Amino acid sequence: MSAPRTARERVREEMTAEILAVARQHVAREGAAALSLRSIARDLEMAPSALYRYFDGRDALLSALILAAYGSLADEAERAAAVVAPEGEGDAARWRAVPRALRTWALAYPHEWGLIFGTPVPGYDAPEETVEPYARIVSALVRPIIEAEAAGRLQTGAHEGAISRELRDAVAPVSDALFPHMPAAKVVLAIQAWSTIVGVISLEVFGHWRNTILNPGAFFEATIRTEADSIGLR
Amino acid sequence: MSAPRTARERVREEMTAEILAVARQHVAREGAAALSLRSIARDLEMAPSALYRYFDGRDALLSALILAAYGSLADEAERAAAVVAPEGEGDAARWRAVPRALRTWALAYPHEWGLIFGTPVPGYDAPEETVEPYARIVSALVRPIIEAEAAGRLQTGAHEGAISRELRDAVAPVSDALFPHMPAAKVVLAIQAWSTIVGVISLEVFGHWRNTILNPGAFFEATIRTEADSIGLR
DNA sequence: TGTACATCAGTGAACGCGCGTTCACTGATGTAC
DNA sequence: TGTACATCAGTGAACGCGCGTTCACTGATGTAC
Repeated sequence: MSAPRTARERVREEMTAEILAVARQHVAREGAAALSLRSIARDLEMAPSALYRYFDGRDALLSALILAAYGSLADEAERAAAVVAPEGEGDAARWRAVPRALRTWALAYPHEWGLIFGTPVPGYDAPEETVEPYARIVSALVRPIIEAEAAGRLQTGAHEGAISRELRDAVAPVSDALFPHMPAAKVVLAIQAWSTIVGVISLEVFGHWRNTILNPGAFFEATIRTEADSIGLR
Repeated sequence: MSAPRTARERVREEMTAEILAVARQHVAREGAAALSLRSIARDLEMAPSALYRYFDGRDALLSALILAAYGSLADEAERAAAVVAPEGEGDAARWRAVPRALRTWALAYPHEWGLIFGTPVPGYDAPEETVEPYARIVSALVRPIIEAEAAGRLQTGAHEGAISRELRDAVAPVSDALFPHMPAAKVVLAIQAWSTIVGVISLEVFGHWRNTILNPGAFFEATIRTEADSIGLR
């Protein structure tokens, strides 16, 4: 929080950032599984053992990397959600800025996207601290919906009839944490939209659109339009 | 195709299958990145070099594994699509059997799901032969839609107005290969449904529903109902 | 049916490699008085 | 301001490890005549 006092502390912060930056490049080039302390040390022209002054070992570095990815994506999502809507822009248009930011980030940092939404690294549990940034991402996506609802501008969709008690219970944690006072049917639709967004981006980033969708950007735009519509944003 | 003639050939086939089975277990236990010829050989109580009689090396084995995963999932999807609808069952109910089969398979073989839809193994290109099983999967999902359309039972949804030329072009390969004679708007909806299904399953399989969705099965059922509806299946 | 030769599965030793981590050390930076 | 000591970044050698792959070999199975 406060500015670092001594020169030593300042250098330490810079060094830590530099190590993370190099590690990030390595993940981007060869994937998380190939992340190696020795190769990072080589890039930094220092002894491998020196890295232990900054991280407890390989796993700790990987944790820091995953956390940084979550944080970076969350920042991006919040930035997109915080943009003030220009005069006359609808709720839907405002909302779409958030998934669009997620996709842009994913294309810029595909391997980091993989760290978050891809195959979990085996034998390695995501640190508990990912909960907070993950919540920030989802919150950013949800904020425009809540604001539209609060202003009474959220439409009721066609398929939003009764919802089974089972389904209501299934999504209860989301209702409680993010959508108090929102009908359960809306919550379900929002989670479905979230799934669609993650699905579309992952399919694109992980290479499944090859020879299938010639213009992923256009398809993505159409998809988030559909989703905004089904949620009831105008 | 034809039965193996000599004892040698018979044994070779059994041995190949056994190696693949063990390799599959290892992927399931430790992930694809940790796949090691030596550890497989250890499990089979044979020399590591003996594996070279069956596979050209580690990469070839991994390719075979990925291919097998694709094939297994495609078989499952086709089986679900081929089930004859009971008297009076609607198109939607028939269609839902396919995504349900995909999810069941994914939960049974989470690491294989990861091989197909997770982070691509770095520095390794998926073999060209995955195109065929991938097409089989998508075809299975599409067949009920086409049949409903051919029978004139496919509804026209609310949001299916004009579609931009750009979007039509973007999905042209899918239209041509899978959906001749189908309006482009439907094709877009079908690909969106596909994205949603992959997204929901991946989020569940990769552990993102933890503390979020308490009953993933119920949520999945609701999701594929919504999707069937938006495509226009009844 | 019997023999000579070819094919092929599997062995076991060896190679060179890069890895994570430990450890005793040096020398520079920071702190207390 | 100056000195004695503590803290800490970084070094370099060493450890033990498991890995993919090669290679010359043995012995069993299959084939041609």
